Order: sequence, then C-alpha cells, then structure tokens
Amino acid sequence: MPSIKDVALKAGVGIATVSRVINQSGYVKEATRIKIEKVIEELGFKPNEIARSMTQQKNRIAAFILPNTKHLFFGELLFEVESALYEKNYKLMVCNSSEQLEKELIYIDMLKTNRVDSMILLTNNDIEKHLDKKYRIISFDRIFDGIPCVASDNYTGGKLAAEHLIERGASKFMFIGDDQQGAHTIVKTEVSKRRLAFKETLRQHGFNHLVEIEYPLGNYIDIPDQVQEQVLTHNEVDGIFCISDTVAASVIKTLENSGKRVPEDVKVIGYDGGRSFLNLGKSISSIDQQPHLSAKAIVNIIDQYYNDHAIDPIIITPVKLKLGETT
Amino acid sequence: MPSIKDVALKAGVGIATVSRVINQSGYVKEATRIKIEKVIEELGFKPNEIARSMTQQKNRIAAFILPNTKHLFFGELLFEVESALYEKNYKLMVCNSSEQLEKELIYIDMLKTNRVDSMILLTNNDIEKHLDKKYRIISFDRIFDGIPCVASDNYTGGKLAAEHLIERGASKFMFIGDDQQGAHTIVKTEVSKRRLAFKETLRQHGFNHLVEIEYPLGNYIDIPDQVQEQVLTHNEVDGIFCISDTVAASVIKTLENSGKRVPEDVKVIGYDGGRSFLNLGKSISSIDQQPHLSAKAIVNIIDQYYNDHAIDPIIITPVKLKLGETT
DNA sequence: TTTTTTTATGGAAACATTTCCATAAAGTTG
DNA sequence: CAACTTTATGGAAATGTTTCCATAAAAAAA
Repeated sequence: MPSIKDVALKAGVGIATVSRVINQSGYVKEATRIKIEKVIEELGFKPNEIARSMTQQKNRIAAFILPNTKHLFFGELLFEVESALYEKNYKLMVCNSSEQLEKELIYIDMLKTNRVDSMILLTNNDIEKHLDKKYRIISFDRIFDGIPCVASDNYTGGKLAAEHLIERGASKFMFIGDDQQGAHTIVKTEVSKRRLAFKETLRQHGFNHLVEIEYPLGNYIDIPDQVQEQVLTHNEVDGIFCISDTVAASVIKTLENSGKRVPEDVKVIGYDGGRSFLNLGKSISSIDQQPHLSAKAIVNIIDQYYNDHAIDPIIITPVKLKLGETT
Repeated sequence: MPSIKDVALKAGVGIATVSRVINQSGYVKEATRIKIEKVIEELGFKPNEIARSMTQQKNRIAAFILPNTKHLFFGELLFEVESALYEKNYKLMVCNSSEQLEKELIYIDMLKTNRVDSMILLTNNDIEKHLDKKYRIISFDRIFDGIPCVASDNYTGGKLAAEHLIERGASKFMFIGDDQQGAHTIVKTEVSKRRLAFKETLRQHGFNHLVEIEYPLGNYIDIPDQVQEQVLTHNEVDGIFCISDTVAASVIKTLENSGKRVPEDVKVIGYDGGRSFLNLGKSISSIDQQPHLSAKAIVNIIDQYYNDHAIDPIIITPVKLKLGETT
C-alpha cells in the first residue's frame, strides 16, 4: 500500500504539498495539483486514516454497546444509527453486551484503548459509577448523571396506549413488562415511564382495575410460562399493554390458544411500531418509537462531540400510535 | 490521556522499558516492572491501539458489510459473528449496504482507507470485478473467484426440506424465493442451491409437480401481493418450501386467511431456524442454518488472515431440520 | 524599481507506539 | 580474574500523517 511519501517522490514534490492536495488546504499551484492527483490515481493511493487520526486525535469512529443485535427493535435501531452515521461519514463498531455489566465494562475499556471517539450505550445495568465523564458517551433511554441521553418519549407512549385502549372500549387493564426493579438493578430507566404513564392515564380517566405483571430481565425472545399463566388467570381483563411487540405477539398467541378472540374479547397493544411482525397472523397495534428519529438525535450529539460544540443534555424524540388489528 | 512517555518519565525509566512491560517481551527486572506497573495504574494509562497499529500494520478490526441489520437472520448472524470475534479480541464494524452495489463499493473504499484488517461480505450483487484480491475479504454464502467463502450447506438444506415434506405426505409442491437471476445480478449464489436441491430431490422421489414462484430481490420484510395471489391460485399444492422464515410466515398467514389449514391442508417449511417467530401463531418448521457455526468459521478465517496462515478457500457448515407445527 | 503582499513549496517536528541496536551491569564458566 | 553469557536498559529510527515555519518566487502596490 503506497504512502504519501511514495506519492511525493513519484510526483517530484514534497510531502507537505501532497498533504495539501489531499486536504484541499493551503496554497497549491494548479499544475502541481493536477500532477499530484494523477500520481495518486496511478498508485491507487489512499490516505491512511489511522496515521491521520494520530495527528488529529480524532477518528470519526463511534461504538454502539447494546444487549444484542438479534432483538428486532435493537436491529432496527442499529440500522438507523449506522445509516445516519454513514451519511456524515462516521464508522460504527458494534458490541453485544448480552446485558452483562462485566462485558459492558470490558467493551468500554477496549474502546478507550482503541481511542474510539464516542460510545453509544444501551443498557439496564447500574453502570453509572463506572462511567468516566471525560469519555464521550451517549446513553439511550437511560439517564446517567452528566451524560447526554437520547430517549423516545416513553411517557407519551404509555399515555397513548392507555387512551387508545380506553377509546376502544376496554375497562379492565393489564400491563406486562420486564422487571425494571429487578435483582441486579436499582436504576430508574426511562422505559419505566411507559408503565407510569399508562397507570396515571388510566387513573385520570377513572379506571382503577390494573393488573401488573413483571418478569425478570434478560431474555428478549420468549416470555416465561408463568407469565402466560397469569395472563389467562385474569379472565376479566379486556385491555393489555405490553412493553414490546415481541411480548405482545406472545400474549396474543397465548390468548388465542385459550379461545379468546383478539381484539373482540381482549384488546392488545404493543410497543416498537409493529413493523417487526408485518406479515404474521395479524398486524399488531403498537406505539412506534420511530427509531430513525432517535438515531438522528444520537448522531447529532456525536457530531457535537466531534466538533467540540456544546452537548444537548437530553433529547426526547416523539412516539406515534400505530394502528393494527389487535385493538 | 497519558502516553507511554508520561509513564516512562514518572517511573524514571526509558520508553522502551515501559513498552517491554506492556507487551511482556524482552528483559525487565522484577523491581522495575513493579514500579512501572504501579505508575501505569496511577496514571490510568491505556496503550494507544491506534499508534500500536501504526507500527504493526495490523489492528484486529474486521468489518461486516451486509444488506441490513433489521432482517432477523442478519441480526442473528451479526450477533454470532461479533460474539465469536469478541472471544478472540477482535473488533467489528457494521456496514448496512441496503443491497446497493454502489454503497458496498463506498464501504470497501472507506475500509481500505481505515486499514481495516479484513472484511466480511454478504451480498447478492455482481461485485466480483471490483474486488481487489490483495485485501482480506471473506464472502458469506457467495463464491467469488479467489476469495474464501463460508456458506451453510444450502444443498442439504433444500434436500432436507424436500424429504421432510414428502415424509409428511405432501405430493404437489411449491417453491417460493427471491429472484436470484434477477435484473441486476447474473450471479449464481450459494443460496440458489436450496432450490436446486429441492427440485432434484423431489424428482428423485418421483414427484414432478413443482410450482416455482420468484419475486424481485431487495425487500426482506414483506412479500409482494402478486406472490400472495399466486400462492392461492395453485389450489392443488400441499407442500411449500420458502426461502426464509419471514416468507414462510407471510405465506402461512395468506393461506390461513383464505381458509386453508396449516399443516392439515398445506405443509409449509421455511428457512433460518424458526427462532425468529418463536412466540407467534405457531412455530415454523424450518431449516436451521446454525449461524453460530458460520460465525465460527468466519472468525477462523479472520484469524488465519491475521496470522498470515494459509486460508481455507471454502467452508460449508452443516444445517439442521428444525421441527415446528407447520408440517 | 523597491517594497509589500500573495502564492507556492518543502523541511522538520509531532502524534504514540514498536523494535533494532548499542551499551552496561550482572552472573557464569574455565 | 579473565572471558563469555545472560539480563537489563535506553536511544533512535520507523510507521504515515498534519502542521508550523522558513524560504522563495511571483504578483501587486508604492
């Protein structure tokens, strides 16, 4: 792989002049420029970004630490983030933490060592005390002291879900979500606002019947058998709000297998936009987090970091009710 | 961020000695080592991988260029690849090509510029002539001249699907897949062997009734309306093999909406392992590509590249029949 | 024409490492 | 104790850039 030195030599000019041509900076005579460009073409020279980032102390590389890329919402969010970064010529590293604090910390260390410019962190772990403020971190859907956060509007999400179920005639409600106050976390996540808003909105409309089902964190594909049982036990419930579309899909299956009709007997609304299960059974009513908006916001902050601009401490992106056939 | 120089200064030793401690190479007196380690601890020094890769001309960074991370199979494969890389201390960049040749080429250029050690390429485009053999590329499920390839055993996959449908009593068959000989590709993908094997196996068992449905590439979530129509037109069909679980899920929905029962009237088998739709309607019978095996094989090649060992030109990983409720 | 400004160019330091080489202090062998 | 080997250490070159600085040529202004 030829270096800038090879180019300079072959073109009969100094290294600095070649650098000026590459970066379109400073003075270069037209004729010299053309000559150098020709040599660059001939040699197939590509400036070495690694060397460049040595002098500039920046590298336009971000990293995304997230539980995994298998979960549909994560895959989608990752796609949107990477796409938005690509537009601004940033590169992205992925890091599957499997929700393990230990792995998250190893990744953070590794990324420091690799001088990655900024890190996007998506976690439920109690990682706050390990976060060094002098690194450029962005948190998704979680507020850590002193670290900018991008979150979709979970409160409105929960409110919309409640209002929609009420509007469709439900009167006895159920909430199903993972256990945000579980054993290994004492943190209050942004996500927990979905539930809070759901509860408050129901109360405001005079509905007091709410069954709340929690199950342990960590498994994003299945929901546990005992949750399924609980769903069937509460025969009176006619409006269910699920923490994600995946959960909603599972709940719908459980209900239908036991002879209940959705939405006639029970209305079910999920969370994440319903896109995941477009061509399955029936389309799911859902709260769309609009991950492309979160992605845009995240990339904005990365850009602010890169250019040493002031950072927005928190950005809440809007959610949208997405009508499906389950309510 | 402190450098090796700062450590050397504070410890009152030379830079080279610190380097030796970091790399556990050469001679260092026990007492000196302990002193240096203490200073490293105190300063919170982390060796700069970027500078290191300058001298070593290697960086343990790989990149994965794939259509997108939204599709379930891709998300899963990405997860397995990244996890396997993590085990061996490699980092991974993601690049969503959206199946556009142009974008793939831009990514490849960018990765050359960033001196990424190796690239994993997952594409259906006719990219062969643009691939420079001196870069370290690994192709997934596609054979390019002179480039190592990891593919799951698509032929056996197709064969297993045929045999399974036959065993379950089907006699009139249908194949549904995306158009591998579409407008912008003239390539023969490894994937096309699924169909070939399916066909050949049916013939070997004396079945000649096979309807083949193709639709254009590019959309991985929905399948087109006209495909749905065709599915319903062929009333006689009682065994359907779909190119992916996503397609299978869609087909099952179409059939059931029109009053057909699955598997009683029509048996449907998909491809990718059925994991994607675990808790939906019914579990899908499927051919499991076992992406963790492909991932292992890919990482092996990356390791061979890194250590300048001979490269296996092609690795075929085994598939597995996964029984579900749709056959 | 002389002075000043603008344009043009290259040398060299700096970025943070590794590694080769030289040197020296121990330790071992005869 | 001389000769050799092993252990220990630091200086300096090299990796591929950018950028500051010096210098010089050309152009403009006086």
